[in-house]
Amino acid sequence: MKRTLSVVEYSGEEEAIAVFAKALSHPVRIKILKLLASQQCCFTGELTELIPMAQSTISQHLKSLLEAGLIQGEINPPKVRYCINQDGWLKAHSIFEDFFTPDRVFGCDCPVAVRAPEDGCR
Amino acid sequence: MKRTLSVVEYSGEEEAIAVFAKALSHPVRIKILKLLASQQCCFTGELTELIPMAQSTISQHLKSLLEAGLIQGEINPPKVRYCINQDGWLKAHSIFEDFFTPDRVFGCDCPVAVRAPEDGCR
DNA sequence: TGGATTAATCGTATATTTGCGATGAACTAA
DNA sequence: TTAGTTCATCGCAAATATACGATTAATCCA
Repeated sequence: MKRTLSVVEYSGEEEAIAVFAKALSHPVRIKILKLLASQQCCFTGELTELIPMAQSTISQHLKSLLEAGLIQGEINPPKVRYCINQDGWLKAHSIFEDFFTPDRVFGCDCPVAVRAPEDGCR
Repeated sequence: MKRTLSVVEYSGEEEAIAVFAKALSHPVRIKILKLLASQQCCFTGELTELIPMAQSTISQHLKSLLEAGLIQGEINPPKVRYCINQDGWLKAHSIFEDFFTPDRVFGCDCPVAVRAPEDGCR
């Protein structure tokens, strides 16, 4: 793809949110996380039984959750048990919480209809 | 792409989180949202001045934020003013909050090292 | 009417994501 | 050693996402 010439700068926070959000941007990954979060403790590849997708596909999704730091895996040959990565989970939670709670409450309530640009807006 | 044969079922919540997350999955969209959220009220295509990207690219990102319901636009010819969509914003906030606060606290703290499968886990 | 301004959309190129089956690696059990 | 189990990785195909410049649409102003 044609990449941006003048490199756009992002803050660490902006990048971090985007990374977590990307990990959460597929419903099957949400499902997996909910399954893991609802387990007594850990979980294994029984996911393949619960989710009608190819084993390789599940594995791929697990990998991306792993890389985002939202889950962790414990090798228990020949099985692997996955569970929520508490640190990553809490970090994601707080970063989203901060994001959705801006410093100032945005006072805008522009109607969808046209309004004069001078009405307190710039 | 070869699509899943046995259709995977997702709950409305799973889908909704994924949709919001996808909208947040690119750092420039986070930047745009932060800019809008920090404005007194609304904002316009001065975004193009603040973000070194082609106008058409910015417009594309605005469109996806619009479709996710996170922002709204007010046509003010020849300008368009965008601002946070409060409803969507609050909905996203609460849905993420719920997601990150599971019913049960997950008791797992599997070490990365190997542990016997019987240690309280299944 | 004829520019000027702003922003959406189109067309295109490339990158990334998603999904599958097949294969490979690691380990256990016989 | 040999088979069996479990899971990751590879290779491929197709869908989406990202980015750009060019064009179009809508509106205002002279």
